[in-house]
Amino acid sequence: MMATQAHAHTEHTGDELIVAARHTLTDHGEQWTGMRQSVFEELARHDKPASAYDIADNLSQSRGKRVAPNSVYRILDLFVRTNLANRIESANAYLVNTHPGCRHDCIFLICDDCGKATHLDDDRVTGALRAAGQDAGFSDVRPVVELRGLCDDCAA
Amino acid sequence: MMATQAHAHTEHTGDELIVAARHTLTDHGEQWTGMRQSVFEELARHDKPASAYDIADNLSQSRGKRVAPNSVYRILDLFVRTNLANRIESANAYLVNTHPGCRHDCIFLICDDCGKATHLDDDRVTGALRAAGQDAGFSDVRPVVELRGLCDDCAA
DNA sequence: ATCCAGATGGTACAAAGTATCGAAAGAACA
DNA sequence: TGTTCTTTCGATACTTTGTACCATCTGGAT
Repeated sequence: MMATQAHAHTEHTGDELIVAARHTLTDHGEQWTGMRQSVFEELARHDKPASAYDIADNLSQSRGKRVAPNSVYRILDLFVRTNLANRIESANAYLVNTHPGCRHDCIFLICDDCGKATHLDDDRVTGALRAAGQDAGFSDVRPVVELRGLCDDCAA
Repeated sequence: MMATQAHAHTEHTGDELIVAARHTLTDHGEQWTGMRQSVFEELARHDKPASAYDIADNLSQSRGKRVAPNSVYRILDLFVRTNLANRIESANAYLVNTHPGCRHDCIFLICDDCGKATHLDDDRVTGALRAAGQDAGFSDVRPVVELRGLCDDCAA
């Protein structure tokens, strides 16, 4: 998908993505429940980071029954732990991971104007960051790398 | 200060830092008011990201009069715009910039355990990030780079 | 002194995130 | 197939974080 990508990924879409996600989750010994599938599908519908509250509202609509934010947070936290989704810190929101079977330090690009987000994997850069963190005496380094800017559609 | 730093900075501390901050702010055509100095001093007292509410509470104490969060946010936003402080997205909090005269894409290190934070400047890495963003069609790229982990004090 | 712009304060509100506990739904097994 | 046990989910309340709006104050220019 991205120019700087160092290796080929299995980028999933649609039903295939759901299947891959379910597989990844059950591999972690977790259950693939109806609620979790709903949250995942809702996440996957967006190409911009979705807040827990957006998801809760939309699910309340589509399920015809109120879905409380804490339920959504619980599931999102699980998804982040199991690599089905990523949290975008600079947006207080979440993005699906389209290749859930594959761990990466992702680099996210988020448009300040339209919010659209994409990601790229550049293990050279994130590796350098991890190394720099270790040099500074930090362990278990988890890089948070988000590039805010304007996407080409929104650039004046 | 940091090993990977590519050039020497004027890292300021104490009164010298206040002077440098005032200078930077007035250079931007902004006023250095009592309130702004208080917020800046409060920020500078911390070696971990301070939330706007922490600052508001502390200033309410030290000034003997309630300081409302919105006032603090206003000033923090100004500080971020003028490079006197940085927002740490992954902590919803702020850090002083100890070399306010000098623009950088900072890389922050924040300990997940004790919260202590430091920063380093590595223009090679952040430059690579900016370039990667441009390759992906983004303009006006502002990298947000935060390394979460455990500082050597807190490592088990 | 008067006027004006910028800065601050008061209040209310919106958005994001967490804690607790009881009810329901799945898995496990006789 | 019904019972038991664990996991998930729902209800509720609350804390933290961030904004909007408008009145008041302050400091400088005329």
